[in-house]
Amino acid sequence: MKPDSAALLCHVPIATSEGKFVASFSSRGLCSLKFPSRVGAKRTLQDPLRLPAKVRSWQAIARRALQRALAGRAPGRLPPLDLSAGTEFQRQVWQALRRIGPGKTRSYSELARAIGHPKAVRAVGGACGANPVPVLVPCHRVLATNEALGGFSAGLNWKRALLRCEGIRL
DNA sequence: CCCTAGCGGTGCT
DNA sequence: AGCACCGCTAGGG
Repeated sequence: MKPDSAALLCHVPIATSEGKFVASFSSRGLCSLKFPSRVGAKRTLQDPLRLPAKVRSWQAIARRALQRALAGRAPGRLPPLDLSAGTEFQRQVWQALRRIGPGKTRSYSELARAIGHPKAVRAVGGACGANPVPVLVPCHRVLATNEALGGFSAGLNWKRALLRCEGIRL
């Protein structure tokens, strides 16, 4: 069963060495993280002082976690994640993703087996692609069985970069 | 190498 | 209900 959705609070920028990510928060926590968009240039003009205190705190935690993750280290403490927008199956996959440590990888089929749907291999790929919080929920650590890169919704360049900064070579 | 069939979840109509 | 996608895979030229 899918929990009912929580109200969206706001979108806030998160500055990193790789550019400005955009985090979205619901009343329950971080519900989406977007990679820097070149064409975006879009103004997230949000007066930080008008953000709910809770969100400011989550933003700060998320920023530290993201910076560490992008440096190839363990992210440390995370803000609460609101993954309630996903289906039951997707949430199982995302949960399994979180158990892959930095510098480690799994194949789509290993993940499928891990969640008890051994044949739902392509569907696992679909769920990875639907991951609303990339990097912190490390969908980039999933590769094809033949050690091929597989896909990445934000572009394979990002996937390569993320793996590389964790010391994974291909 | 390339091709193909089979696979299961999701989102459209 | 049907159908067409897919971040896939194993098996066979």
